[in-house]
Amino acid sequence: MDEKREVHASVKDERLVEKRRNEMIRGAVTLFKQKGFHRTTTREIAKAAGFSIGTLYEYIRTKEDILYLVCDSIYDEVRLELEDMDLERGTLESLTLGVAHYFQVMDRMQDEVLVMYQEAKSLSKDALPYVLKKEFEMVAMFEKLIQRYVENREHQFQESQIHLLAQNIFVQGQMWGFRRWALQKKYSIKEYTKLQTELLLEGIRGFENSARTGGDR
Amino acid sequence: MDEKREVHASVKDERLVEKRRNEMIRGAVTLFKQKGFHRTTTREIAKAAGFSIGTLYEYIRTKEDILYLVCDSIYDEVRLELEDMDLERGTLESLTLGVAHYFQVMDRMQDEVLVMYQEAKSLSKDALPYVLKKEFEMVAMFEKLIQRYVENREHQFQESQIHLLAQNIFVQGQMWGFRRWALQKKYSIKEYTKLQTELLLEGIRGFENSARTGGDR
Amino acid sequence: MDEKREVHASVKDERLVEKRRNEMIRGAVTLFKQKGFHRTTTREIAKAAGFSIGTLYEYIRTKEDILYLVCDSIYDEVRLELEDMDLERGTLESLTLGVAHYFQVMDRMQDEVLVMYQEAKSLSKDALPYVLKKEFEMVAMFEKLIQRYVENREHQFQESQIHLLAQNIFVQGQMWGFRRWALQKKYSIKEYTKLQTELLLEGIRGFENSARTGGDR
Amino acid sequence: MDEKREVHASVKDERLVEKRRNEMIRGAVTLFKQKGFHRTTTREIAKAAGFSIGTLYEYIRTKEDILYLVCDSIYDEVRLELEDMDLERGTLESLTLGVAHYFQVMDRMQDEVLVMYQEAKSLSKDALPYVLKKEFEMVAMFEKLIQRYVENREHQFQESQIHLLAQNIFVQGQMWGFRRWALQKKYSIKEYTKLQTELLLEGIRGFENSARTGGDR
DNA sequence: TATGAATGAGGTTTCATTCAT
DNA sequence: TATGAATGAAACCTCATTCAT
Repeated sequence: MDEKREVHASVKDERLVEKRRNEMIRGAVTLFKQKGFHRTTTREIAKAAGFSIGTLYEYIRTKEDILYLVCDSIYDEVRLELEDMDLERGTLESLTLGVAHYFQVMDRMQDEVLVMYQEAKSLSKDALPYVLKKEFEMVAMFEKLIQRYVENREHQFQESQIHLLAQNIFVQGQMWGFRRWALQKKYSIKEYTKLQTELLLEGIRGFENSARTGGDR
Repeated sequence: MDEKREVHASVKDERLVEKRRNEMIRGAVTLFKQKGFHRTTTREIAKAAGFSIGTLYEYIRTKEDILYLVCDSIYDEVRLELEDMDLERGTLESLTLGVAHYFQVMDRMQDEVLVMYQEAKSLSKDALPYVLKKEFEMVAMFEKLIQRYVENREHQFQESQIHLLAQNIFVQGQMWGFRRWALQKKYSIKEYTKLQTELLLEGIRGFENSARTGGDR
Repeated sequence: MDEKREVHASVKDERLVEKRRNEMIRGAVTLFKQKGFHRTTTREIAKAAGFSIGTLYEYIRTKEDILYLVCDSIYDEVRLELEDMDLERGTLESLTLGVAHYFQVMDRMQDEVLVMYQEAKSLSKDALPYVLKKEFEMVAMFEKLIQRYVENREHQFQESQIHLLAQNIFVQGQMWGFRRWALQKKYSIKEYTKLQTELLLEGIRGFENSARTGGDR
Repeated sequence: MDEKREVHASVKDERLVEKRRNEMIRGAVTLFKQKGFHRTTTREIAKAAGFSIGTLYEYIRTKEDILYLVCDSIYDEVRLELEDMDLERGTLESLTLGVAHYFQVMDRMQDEVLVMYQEAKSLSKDALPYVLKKEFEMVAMFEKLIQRYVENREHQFQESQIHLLAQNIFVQGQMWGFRRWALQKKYSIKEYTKLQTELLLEGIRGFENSARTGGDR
């Protein structure tokens, strides 16, 4: 479930690799937030991580590896946070709680998400799929959440409908971060969550009706 | 309505400045699409524009100026396209047509929008507001579109509700481009438009109801 | 007759390219003589050539290009020197003069030849053939010199015999430079030339005899 | 007869030093053959030798030490091979056998010889004399071989003549390796040996005659 | 106004060597 | 004695910008 792209390290001690990479990622994220990937130098990353440039390169092969590690770790963290989301029950409560929880995580990690959003395109053709896969899996969680809810209400949606609702939730979570200048002046995260949730539920209700009445109006 | 940030040019002939800058922008957009802002060199831009590096610098002061010009011109183009949107009538038709038209433009200009999306953060603190202002104005168009529609139906929404609906429309248009790998496999632009419009209308209906019943359910 | 491997230059003015490259080569040869190719930095070369590192890279693409240009120019210089060698007459005099002249050039250019000798292996697989070709052509000159001489004496050598004699001459010229520590203590270039020429002529005589008597003794 | 330059080792056990250094040399030669001294890293050498970089540096002080050890060991091996050459008898047979044997060794060890040839100049001023001395001693063997042969034939050569013949033999042996691309396409080692031997004998005969007739012709 | 050669700061990466364990 | 993680000087090369023509 968690296939990673191999990033070569010269150092053999796996535990150490993990530790150093975490230091590296923490430093890199801070810098990427401030200046973006391209304007951040490897030397700065090494310094922020607390070791020398030589040491940095014992744990990665290229600067782009760092970007990959950063993106990967951000997704891992988000996923870890969402791990206890209740995908099965399918109640209204589990749906709204799931969305609220996701939005909260997006609020807390908005800097990280922003980084990923803007820099992911700098990933090599090689690394991109691994990151996209994680996105895909997260969207799939929302699909399931919706699917169960709808089933519980004894409805049947087309896959394309569920998929779109899930995509919308996913992007609306990220929006909160990457359009903060527009949204966070007007709403608290709570308000934002409430409104978007309302819209989501209306959307579902609408799809239910259009299914019953047999389509277009 | 169309305040521009001054970009210094050594050349005095305004007509010429305009012409050269357009050549520049066209070349730059092509390159930015392929390789992003940072991986594109000024020399490449000059070449793509059809003049020498020296000439390029007669019309701008820094590389970042080019990015600003590009972003600015993309927004101008989008705005120009949406100019004849009917914001006043407030019918269901004018609403759905407006959204559909916007989505179509986003479909046609998805590369440009993607560029802007990913590179705007490289704009200087100085230039950013000018670009954000244009975004803001576009969102305002959708707000008006919705506002009129709702008024026509003799409803009264809170500003925060309208604002959110407008933001959603705006982002859903961009999504089509920046999440193309996820969306364009599953939907045609027509299907996508139809589904999102359905959700939008359900959302509006929902807000109407909650206004009438006086709030939370 | 003088196919060159293209070395890319950003600068377009061919005359300038030629001029700057010559400055570059002169500087590089001096440095390579002292410290070898690998221990010489591109910055040192730029400095020795009298321009900045940036300018250096306007005229080449990689450090290895410099090595190629150096090797190529050394061979060109040697060849230019040997241009008026009389390959046709086939007299004893033209043979001995030819060899003597070659040895003299090798004496004068011993540093350059030494450089080429020791560094040529650092040329890329790509560039090597171009350099070897020039060597090959020089050996061919000696083959012709010998061939004509032998013909004049109404003899017929096997190609393998002529080839070996030519290779020996060629290497003995280079030896004078790359084994200087052993040879130049004991001989002046004149003595060295005289002795090697004597051996060459004896060798030819010997091959003539073995041809007449029909081979092995 | 076999003075070595001290190469410092931290490890005291002489037997171990010898063993480790041999492993090191074997690994290094393989690598130097492929990529040359400068392009081979100390880490690669350590790995090829079967121990860690830390251990490597217990047995040498600098990378250049390895080059010295390699050169030294190659010469030792050549010398060992030539040990049973019959320098005393002075017959035609012992002369031709001696040369043939040397050429055979050069054929077998051509890679090693090539390495030495191209990298020896990277030895420090400090180490070079030790290596040159060994070369010198080998040339001296050929001098003796020729000297005895000439004496047997009741001739008296000048030292400069003998020295040159010996240098020629020595270099012609190495040529076989370092000009392999030119020679090994045309000759087998047997043919090459036969031809060069013929030339050598003619040279000797020529010197005998010129001695008898008293000089230049 | 147009050109393009020149500049050099600064980027990423390598690798010989050290030293604590 | 053996290990291998850590170091940082220094290598190669790029590219935004300038300026003489």
